Amino acid sequence: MVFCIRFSLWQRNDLSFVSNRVDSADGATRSIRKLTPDDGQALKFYACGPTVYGPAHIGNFRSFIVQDLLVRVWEAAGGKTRHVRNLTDVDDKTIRGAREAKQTLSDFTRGWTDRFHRDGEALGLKRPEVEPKATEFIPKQVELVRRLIQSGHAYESGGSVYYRVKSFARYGRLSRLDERELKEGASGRADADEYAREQAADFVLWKGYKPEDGDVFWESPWGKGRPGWHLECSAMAMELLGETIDLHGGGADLIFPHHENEIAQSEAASGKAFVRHWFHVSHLLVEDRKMSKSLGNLYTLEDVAKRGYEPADLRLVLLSGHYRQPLNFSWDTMQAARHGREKLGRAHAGLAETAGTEKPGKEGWGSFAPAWESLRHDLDTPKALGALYTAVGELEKKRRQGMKPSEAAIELAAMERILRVLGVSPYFEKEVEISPEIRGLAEAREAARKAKDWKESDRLRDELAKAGWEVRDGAGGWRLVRKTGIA
RNA sequence: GGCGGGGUAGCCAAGUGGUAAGGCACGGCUCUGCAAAAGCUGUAUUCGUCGGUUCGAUUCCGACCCUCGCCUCCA
Repeated sequence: MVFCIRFSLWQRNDLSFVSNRVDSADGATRSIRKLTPDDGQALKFYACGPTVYGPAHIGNFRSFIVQDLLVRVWEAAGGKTRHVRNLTDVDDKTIRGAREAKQTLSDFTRGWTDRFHRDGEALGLKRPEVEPKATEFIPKQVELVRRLIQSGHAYESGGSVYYRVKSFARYGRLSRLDERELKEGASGRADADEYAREQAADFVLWKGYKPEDGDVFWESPWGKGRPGWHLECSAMAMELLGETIDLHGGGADLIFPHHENEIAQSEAASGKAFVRHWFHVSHLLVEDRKMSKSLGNLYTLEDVAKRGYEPADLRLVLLSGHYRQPLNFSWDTMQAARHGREKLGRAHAGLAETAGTEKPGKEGWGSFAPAWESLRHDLDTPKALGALYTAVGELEKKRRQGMKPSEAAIELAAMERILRVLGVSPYFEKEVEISPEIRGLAEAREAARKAKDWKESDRLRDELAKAGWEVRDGAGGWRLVRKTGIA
């Protein structure tokens, strides 16, 4: 097993002139490669989904949004997709969470699954074709373990079954860790299980039952127990997509051990290459740190709403950096995203006005072609967003100087098309309910203005500002806009 | 310690061997009772540091500094 060390940097292949080509970085070969479906039909894409034991945080959503973008770009390029994203609904955290909530495991995970779906929908995540749950594929997982034992890649010990890392020569290739380092890494975290392992690097495929598991267990040839974390993805991916899948993705922290272990399990069982193309999304940082509960910098969609932002603002922020690069989140960048969306909304409205009833002749990218080109080359969202704003600015200028309705119609359709691929909606003002008190203040201010009592008018505006509302006077009278950024 | 990312204006973030996209924020002007919105406009002699190659480097090479992540909980 020789891994070519010379790939110290990502290699860029030549851009194809085929208009529907989509390129993406491959984590295994560290190169930008054309994305292809092996069977020439649909792209078989397996993504590691959430563990449903609590609300997903904005970092989790970065991964899912980038996965969603990949699907959208692929499909906009004319491709078809078989997108599978699992739900991990049994593991230490879900079992503990259910016990603490005094709920059954399935009730507990169903609640968090619903929440994940609601949040995902708010963020514009398209639902994958299949969302398999680990608990629905227990027999397939048991079967996979049995095959691995038969072929000598796994062994039973003390009611659990472990993967014999030594038996798989390619182990560590994806994450570029060699066996010696793995042993050292394991040394600090001795678990009772570890005494049952032949080698510290071996990982558990099937966990023997422990009293704290309560009523969470399944019968198996090795007694009561439950599957290990890595097993579900191998079993479900191979069952639903076949033994070799085109694309497999997830957060960068899954490279080791999760994806490494998936490869070992799957390839040892099937004898075939498990994944043709790896796709890893770098982490979202908050205040330059990885998010964690202990640092108090872990945000959910609920926190975003509390500050007066919309999920779409977050989506734009999460797309503002390249997916292979760490992205630093801050509320300032959320504000920038909101303003960006307002600008897009105004540009959209302007084009719609100029276009009138005119319809575009045929589908095209118009001025947004550079943005599209950036997207299909390894999902270069920062470049694409730059191109998007540039195009919007130029079109606004052109429109003021006189643009034909037919041209506006074409550009409007193109703009909607690129926004659809990004999954980013412009910000449009909408009617919201306001309390009678607030309305009273606004009306009193208007009365003061009419009477040219500027002092009183300004005082009322300050009062409204304190309550979180911004007054904007326009030709048609006053409007109130919810202020953002308030915790 | 091993492996892998980063260091570009106040913030976010592109980019190229030939002289720094875009967004936010900020300043000026127009407009406005004042604001907001909109328009016009200004804002990095400089791309972590030090060397080297070159007519020319932020972009290539070398060394160094700082920082983040992974090394069996983790998107």
